[in-house]
Formats: sequence, structure tokens, C-alpha cells
Amino acid sequence: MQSEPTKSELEILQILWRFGPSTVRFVNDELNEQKRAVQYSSTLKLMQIMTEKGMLESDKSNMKHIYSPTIEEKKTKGFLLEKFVDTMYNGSSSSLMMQLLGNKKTSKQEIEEIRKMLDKLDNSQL
Amino acid sequence: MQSEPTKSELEILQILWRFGPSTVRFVNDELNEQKRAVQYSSTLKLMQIMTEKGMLESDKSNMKHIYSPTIEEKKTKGFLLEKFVDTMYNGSSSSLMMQLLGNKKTSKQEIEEIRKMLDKLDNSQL
DNA sequence: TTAATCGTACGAAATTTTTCCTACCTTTGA
DNA sequence: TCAAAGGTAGGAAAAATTTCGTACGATTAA
Repeated sequence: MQSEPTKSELEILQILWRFGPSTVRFVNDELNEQKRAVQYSSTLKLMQIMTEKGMLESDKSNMKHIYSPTIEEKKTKGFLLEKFVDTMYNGSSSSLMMQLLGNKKTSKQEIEEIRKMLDKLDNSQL
Repeated sequence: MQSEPTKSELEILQILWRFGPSTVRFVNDELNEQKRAVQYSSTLKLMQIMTEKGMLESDKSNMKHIYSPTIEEKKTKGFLLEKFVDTMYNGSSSSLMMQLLGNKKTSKQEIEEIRKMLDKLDNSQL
């Protein structure tokens, strides 16, 4: 893993993961729609910095540069999740899940999905 | 919820939650042991700032001030977790859990605990 | 052709977070 | 008594992150 994405960097990554390679203009519009007012040049600058850091790469063959993430969504999120579990729940996945299940937010359907996942895990581990 | 604890603030909160009300000296020693080299005055300053923000309160009746968190561990972590799920997994707890279970880090024992938790939830929801 | 529009580049400012320097007070023990 | 050790206070520096102003080139459409 490269360096940790910051909060703003993560927002940009989310957009690129979701919509695929995009122009700065597009990302900026999404940000303004989804999140908050932000100047085009701010978004551009940040994306350039991210490119320097190696998080993004840009196709500059055309005038409108197209940016894509160089880091995988799943890997990155998995990594961040692991760090979250480590620092917040002392590395215990089940503690985190307890907390999560304790929140009334989890629907019955979601619970069923999780149960299936557990079953699958059990079988594969025998 | 007050304001979001920053990374360093969270480290301090963790120590206070774990060991209970403590002096700056103690917190600073723990930080240096667990985490990284940091000057006493840095820790002091940060804890003073946190007090201003209302995250901590201090008993100044004695020379050695005793700091305690004003925010509950469970509530705070729950809140941060929820935000994490929202931004990273689009609010879907089960997605997060899938990812977590996919990591090989979850032990058989943990899986059992989770299953029990699910059963308990099921019963209470009938 | 040319003014308006849309793009990049990039320095610099603003903000937020983190760390440290240093002054000065209290306690302690030789 | 008084020096050493340990405490708080607080400004300021340092670092990290975020935002913006502005120059300037390319494109476009009237």
C-alpha cells in the first residue's frame, strides 16, 4: 500500500471507483453535488497531488486529462478497515460486528446475508 | 456528538477509556510506550485543547490535574463506525462484514461468537 | 477573427493538526 | 534552605491538508 489517503482524497477515489476514469471537471461536479462547494482548481490541485503520490494516474494524451485510480478499491478499503478494527476494536472483528449489530440499522435481510456468509466460511474451513 | 476526534485525539481517548481518569504524565508515558516518541508538553497541549473542545474534563483541585473523557467510549466508537460504514460501504453493514470475513484474520472462535449474536438478534426481533 | 469558454499549471494562502520551547510555579529531599 | 524534579500555561513553530487566485494555452462558435 502506498500512503494513506486523506479524507478528501478518499472522496475523490470513491467517485473514480464508482464511475471509472474521469476528468477533473466530472469529479468536481460530483463533489459539489454529493458533498460540498469546492472550486474546480482545488479539485484539480488535489488530483495532481494524488497523481504525484501515485494514487492516480492520468492520461494526458488529450487536452482533457483522464484520471484513474492506481489502487484497487477492495484492497484499499480492506486495508483501511483492518486499520480501523485494529485501532478501534483492538483488532477484534467480532467486537466490531457486535457494535454494528447492536445499532438498530441492520435489517433482517442483511442479517440473513451475513449468516449465509458465515456458513460458507465454515464449510470452506473444514 | 461534539466534534470529531482527530487521529491523535483518539489515541489519547483510547488510553483514558482503557485506564480511566489519568494524569498527563501517565497518558504521555503510555503514548511513548505504545505508539511513538512524543514530548510531554505536546501531550499536555493536546489534552488542554481537547478540554477546550469539551472532549475531556479535568479535575484541577490538585496540582496534578486528572483528566477524564466526557464522551462515552461506546457512543463515540459507534458514531465513528457508522460514519465509516456510510462513507466506505455506502451505509451497508453487511458489505462491511463480508469484507471483514473475507480477510483471513477472523478466527473460528470469533465466527462462533458472531453466529451467537445473530441468533440472539433473531429471537429478540420475533 | 476573436471573444467566450474550457482546459492545465502552479505558487501561495488558509486551515487544521501536531509538536515543541520556554517561563514560571510547587513539591521534595538532601 | 535551596537545588532538582516535576507540574501547568501558552505562544509559536512545524507539518499536513485543503483551498484558491491567476496566468496562460487550446477550443469553439458567432
